[in-house]
Amino acid sequence: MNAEPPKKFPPTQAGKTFGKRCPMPEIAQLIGGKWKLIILQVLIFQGTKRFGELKREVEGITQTMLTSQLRALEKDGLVSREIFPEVPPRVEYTATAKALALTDMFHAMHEWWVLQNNEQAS
Amino acid sequence: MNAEPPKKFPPTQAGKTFGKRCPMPEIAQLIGGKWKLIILQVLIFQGTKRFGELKREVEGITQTMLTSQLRALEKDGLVSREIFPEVPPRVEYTATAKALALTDMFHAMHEWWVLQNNEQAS
DNA sequence: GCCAATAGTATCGTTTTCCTGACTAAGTGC
DNA sequence: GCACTTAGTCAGGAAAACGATACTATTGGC
Repeated sequence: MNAEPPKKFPPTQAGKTFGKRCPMPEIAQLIGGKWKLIILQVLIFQGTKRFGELKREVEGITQTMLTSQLRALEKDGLVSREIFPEVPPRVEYTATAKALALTDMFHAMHEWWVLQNNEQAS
Repeated sequence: MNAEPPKKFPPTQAGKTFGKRCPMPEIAQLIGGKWKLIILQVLIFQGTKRFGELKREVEGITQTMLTSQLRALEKDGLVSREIFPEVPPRVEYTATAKALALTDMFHAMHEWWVLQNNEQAS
């Protein structure tokens, strides 16, 4: 039903902006996996959060996972971590400028998703 | 060194376009993993390809993987598959409209990548 | 009859990712 | 001294993703 007519189109058209291609494997290292995009989405669109808030926000994630993903994101410069030496401890996570620069990509993804799930809006 | 000053910013600013959030897990099902984005990139920006061409284009992928990823993409309506009953066999793969709608997302990703790897380009 | 070419499939093993549950530190209130 | 809080860590196992190798079908050419 939704099968496209497989019309061949010439390979011109958009090959230039992309040169060959940007290295997907490396991008996947940064933002791939089951949790990273979700965590980033929360931090980018909702602002700074502390560990426990994030855990509640990203539903289904375990402590272990949240910690490890946050450590990876921090190492890659996508989130920053601030420790407040209080008791009980408080640690806040914030999206860095590098992560905020992903905003456009998130919007593009979102638009795509919306478009595909509303198909035919004439 | 490249740690951002962890300035907190208010949670306003962008929460509206996104309502709560678009379901990342489902998006990840469609385009996640090691190969799908690479395959889509080739088909979207270079046009229709046959199996063997694709295998040469996506370097490092095995037959088995390419087949399984293409099957998954086809099932999700992102590529269409056309079989030519010749010998030796010929099968062509084309990005569907649904996949072509991802073009903006690819561009956003690419821009992000370029920006982060050229940091400071004044 | 045998080889070559393309687009697969089948089977198994490895590697990576993810989850579970138990444990820790440090101060506060009782 | 005991429980309670938060933000972790650690060990172990299960599950999913990925990879290597061998095999199939078809037919044209030698």
